[in-house]
Order: sequence, then structure tokens, then C-alpha cells
Amino acid sequence: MQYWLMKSEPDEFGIDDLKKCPRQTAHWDGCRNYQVRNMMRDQMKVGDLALFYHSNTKPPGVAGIMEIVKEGYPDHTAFDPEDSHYDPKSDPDKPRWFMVNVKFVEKFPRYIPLAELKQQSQLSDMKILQRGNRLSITPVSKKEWDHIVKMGRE
DNA sequence: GCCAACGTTGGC
DNA sequence: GCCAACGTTGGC
Repeated sequence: MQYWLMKSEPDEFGIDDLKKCPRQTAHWDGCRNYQVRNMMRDQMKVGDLALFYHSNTKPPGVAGIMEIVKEGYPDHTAFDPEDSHYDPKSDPDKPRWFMVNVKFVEKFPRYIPLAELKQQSQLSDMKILQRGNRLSITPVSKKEWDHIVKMGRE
């Protein structure tokens, strides 16, 4: 079982939106980055847990936990010319982009701002804290996971 | 295969 | 709104 951190802009889709979805489940569509595509297609497994990270908001930070409930499958929004994530180079017969389904697990009683994560020496290796990191999904170690969950539940 | 130009991400 | 970092594109 693995742990992840998944970024989304709450103006587009935040943890409260996920909670309001039918069965509190949604597909994580729109990723157009190959490294992230590979993680969703090859590595993320049902039962894995992920931190829901709110990016491009004030302040950015970790809002809660979700669970992977469906493994990588073609991102159909790439086939739809009307969709903002449309990619004509992705063919339904040979899909270029993949997504997973996630289910709401928990919203932390306490939102953890990025600035606070940066203060934790135990978290200094986290991908999200490395400069220049732009991946929307990154793996999280068990140690980092436990530390962050503890902060969120304080 | 190189690399300049361009687009996007995302914190500040 | 700015801009650093990084990915992608496309001419050569």
C-alpha cells in the first residue's frame, strides 16, 4: 500500500466538491503530464491513500485524505473537443492520458498550510517542498504521511 | 539530436 | 501580477 499527494485547485475542484460528489467519488481527470500519467496508469492501486492538496489558493496546503478506488483507465476528457482538456493526439484506440478514481475519506479538522509543512524538518525531503517541483501527483513516504496526518488531526 | 521559443504551473 | 522552473514544440 502506497501513499500519494494529489494537487488540485480548489477553485476548480476542492475537497468539499469531492465530498459532495455521488458516493463521494470522482475521477481525477485532466492530467497532461507524462510522469504523472505513468503514476496513475502503472503505480496507483486500489486502497492507496492520498493527501488532497489545495494549490493556487491562499494559502496552499493539505486539506484531507482520499482513497484510490479505481486504478488507471483512459481519461475520456482528452477525446472531447468541447472539453478544456481536449487533446487531439489522444486516440480512444490508443489513449495517451489516464486517470484514477478517488473517494473522499476525511477532511482534516485543521487545514495545514504549505508554510507550516516547510517548517517541519521531518518533511524536508518531500517532493512538494523541493524547488521547481510541478508534478500534480507525488509519492509520499509512510513517515511523512503519518507526520502530516497527525498535524491535520491536532 | 540540439536548442530557442513558448506555454504552464504555482508560490509569493 | 510577477516570475522562476520546467515541459513541450518544432525548425534546423
